[in-house]
Amino acid sequence: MEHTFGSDHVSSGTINKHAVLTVKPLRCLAPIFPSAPDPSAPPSSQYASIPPTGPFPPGATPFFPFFAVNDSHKPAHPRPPYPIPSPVPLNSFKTPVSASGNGDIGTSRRSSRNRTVVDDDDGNSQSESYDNSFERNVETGNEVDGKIHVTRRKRKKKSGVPVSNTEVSIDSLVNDMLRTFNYVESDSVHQARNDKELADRVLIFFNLLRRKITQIDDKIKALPGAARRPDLRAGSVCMSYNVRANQDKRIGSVPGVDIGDIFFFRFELCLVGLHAPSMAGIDYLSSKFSADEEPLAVSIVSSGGYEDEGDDGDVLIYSGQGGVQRKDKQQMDQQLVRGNLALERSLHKANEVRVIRGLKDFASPTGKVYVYDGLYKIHESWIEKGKSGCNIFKYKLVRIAGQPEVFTLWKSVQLWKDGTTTRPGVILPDLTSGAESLPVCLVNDLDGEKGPAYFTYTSNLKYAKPFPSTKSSVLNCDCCTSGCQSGSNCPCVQRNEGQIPYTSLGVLLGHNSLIHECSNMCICPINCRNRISQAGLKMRLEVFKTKDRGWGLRSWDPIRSGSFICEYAGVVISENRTDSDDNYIFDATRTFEPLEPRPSDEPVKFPYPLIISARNEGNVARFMNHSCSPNVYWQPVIRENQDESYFHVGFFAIKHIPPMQELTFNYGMVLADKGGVRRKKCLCGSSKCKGVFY
DNA sequence: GGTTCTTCATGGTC
DNA sequence: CGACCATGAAGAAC
Repeated sequence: MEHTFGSDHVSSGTINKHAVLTVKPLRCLAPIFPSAPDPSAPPSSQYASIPPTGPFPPGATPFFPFFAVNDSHKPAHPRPPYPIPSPVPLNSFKTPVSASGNGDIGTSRRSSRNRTVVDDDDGNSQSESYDNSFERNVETGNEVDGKIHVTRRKRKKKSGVPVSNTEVSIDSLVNDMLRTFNYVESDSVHQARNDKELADRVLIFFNLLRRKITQIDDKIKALPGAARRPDLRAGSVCMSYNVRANQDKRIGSVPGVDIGDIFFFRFELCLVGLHAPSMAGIDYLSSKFSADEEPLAVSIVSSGGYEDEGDDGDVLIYSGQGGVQRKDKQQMDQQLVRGNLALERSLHKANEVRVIRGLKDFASPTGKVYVYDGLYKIHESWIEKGKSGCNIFKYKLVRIAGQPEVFTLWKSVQLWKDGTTTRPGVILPDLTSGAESLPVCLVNDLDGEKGPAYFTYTSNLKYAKPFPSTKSSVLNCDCCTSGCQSGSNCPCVQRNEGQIPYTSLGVLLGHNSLIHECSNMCICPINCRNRISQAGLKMRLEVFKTKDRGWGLRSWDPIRSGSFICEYAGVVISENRTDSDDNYIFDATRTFEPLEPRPSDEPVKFPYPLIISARNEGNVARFMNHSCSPNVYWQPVIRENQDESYFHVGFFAIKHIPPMQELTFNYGMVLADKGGVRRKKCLCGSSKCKGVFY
C-alpha cells in the first residue's frame, strides 16, 4: 500500500499550536451528545410501506452486499451456470477425501515438487526454472499432465476416533464455504488479479472459517478441558484445499505481503507463505534445496518465547532454538542444528532474512499481533550462557536500510497513546469534543490546512421522522440480564437465526444480510455481545490530511478483520432531496460490488433506500474516503426497532488493517440513467480502480 | 514412502 | 494476571 508510515511527519516544532487552536471553524465543533430519538413524532411515510416481516421481502437479494455463509440455511440464489459437484460428505476435515473422482470438492491440486526460489551469486532472487504463480502452476498442470504431479493431500488418519457432531457440522460448513467462495476447484482461489488480492483472499477465507468453527465449538459444547483450536483446524482445511499463497519457500520479500502487514495467528503467516512452520520460530531452506547443500534461513518470528532483545527498531538479538526439554522443561545446551545451523549459514551467505515480530495486541489483552517487519541481515553470532546456565546461540540481525518504518512507528503510536509524547501535527486532540468514548485527533503533518469545513459532531443517526409504532415499551428481550447467548431463546438472538452475529471478541462472524442487535429496549447490559455497533469506538482513530484526497480516516490501533469500526452518523434524507454538492453522502441505493467472487459477479443492490447526509452533522465516518479496493465494508444493523427500514450502517474491517493505514470503503456505483450525481475522479491508486466514483 | 521428532501456539483452567 | 497444560500440525530429518 501507499502508506508511508509516518516518514513524512512534520516535526512538532514546526507547528504553531496556538495559531492552530484559534482557527474559528474548529473551535465551533460543538458536539451534539447522543440523544434518544423522539418516539412521539409520527412515522416516516417514506419507509412505511416496507413490510417488517422476515429478514427480507421476497425477491430481494439476501446477499447484499456480499454473500452470506450460514450453515443453518441453504443459499437462496439459483444454481450457478457452471456445474457444481454435489457436496461430498467429508469424513473429517482432518482426512479430506481419500476417494477418487474428478472435480470432487475434496480434490486438491498439489504438485509434488518442492521447488524453491534461491538467491543466485549476485544476491538477486531468481526462480529455479519455475514461476511461483499459481495460475502458471495450474496451466502447467493442465498442459503437461503427468509432469506436475496432481495429488490429494494425505493426512494422518487417526484410527478409531469417532466422528463427533462437531466434526460433522464443520464438514458441512467447509463444504458450504468452499461453494460460496467459488473455491470448488481449489485453483479458483487463485484467479485473483494480483498477489496482494490472492493473499487477502486466503486470509479472509481462513478467518471466516476460523470464526465459524469457533461458533460451532461454542454451540456444541466440546469435552471440558479439551483444547479447541479453531485456528489450527481452519488452517488445516486451507492447507488441504490449497487455499494458500506462495507455497514455495523463497529468500527475500513475498509477493502480496507488504512490510507492516499484520497477522493474528501463526497459521496466517504460514498460509500467505511468509513463514512456513506452524510453531517453530526459524524457517529455512533445507540443505537439499539450497545451492551449497547447506541450510539457509529465510524468516524468523521473534515472539517473546526466548530471551530476545529488540528494543532498537533496526537491530534484533535473536536466540537460537532448542535447548528446552519440552516435557520436563529441563534446560540443556542448544545444538548447532536445524534453524540454528541455518542462521549460521545465512550469516556467512549474507542472505536476507524476513523478520516477523510478535507484539502484544493492546486491543485484546490475551492476544498477540504479528507484524511483518521486513528484511534483515545477520551480522554476528555467538554463544552465551542463558539464565539456566546452558549455552544459547545468539544472532544479531540488522534491518536493511530504506524500508518503510514499522517497529518505530508502533513504538511512536504507543507513546502517543500513553500521552508520553504528542502526536506531531496535531491540530485538535479530540475533534469529537468528548462525544465519543475515545478521543479522535485531527492531524495535518502535510501542509498548512487547519482543518475540514465546519460541521457538528454527532455520534447518532437521525431519522427525518422517528420510529413508527412506539408500543416498543414492550421489551425486545427480557431474558438476558448478563448478556445474550447464542442458541438461547432470546428473541434478539432468534432474529439472527439463533446465533449472535459476533464472536466473543466482538468480531463479526461473517457477512450477514442484516444484523439484529439488542437495544435499550432490552434488559441486557450495554456490553452484551449482541450490541457491538452501539458500544462506541473501540480503537483510537485519527482524521488526517491525505496527499491528494482531502481528509481521511485511519487508526492508531491494529484492526482485526471483521472488527466493528464505527457507524455512519448523520441525517437521513429522502432520495429526491439529495444535493449534488453534498460530498458527505452515504447512499445505500447505489449498486455495490460483491466482496467475494460469486457465481454472478454482478453488482448488487441493497433492497431498502437509505441516504444519509453528514455534511452538517456527522461522525468520523464522514471522513472515510472511497477506494476501489477498500479495507472496510458496511453492513446494515437493526437496533431500536424491528422495522427494517430503520437500520443503521455499521462499518467493519474487511481484512486486518495495520496501524496508520487509511480506512476506505467502496461508495458504490450510480446507475447511468440516474442524473444529478456528480462523478468524481478516483485517486485510490488500486489496480482495480475504476477511475471514477460518486 | 512412511514415521519420528521438533517447534518462540493457543485457549482454557487454576 | 501469570503459570501451567493439553492438544496441535507442518515439515525436516531419518
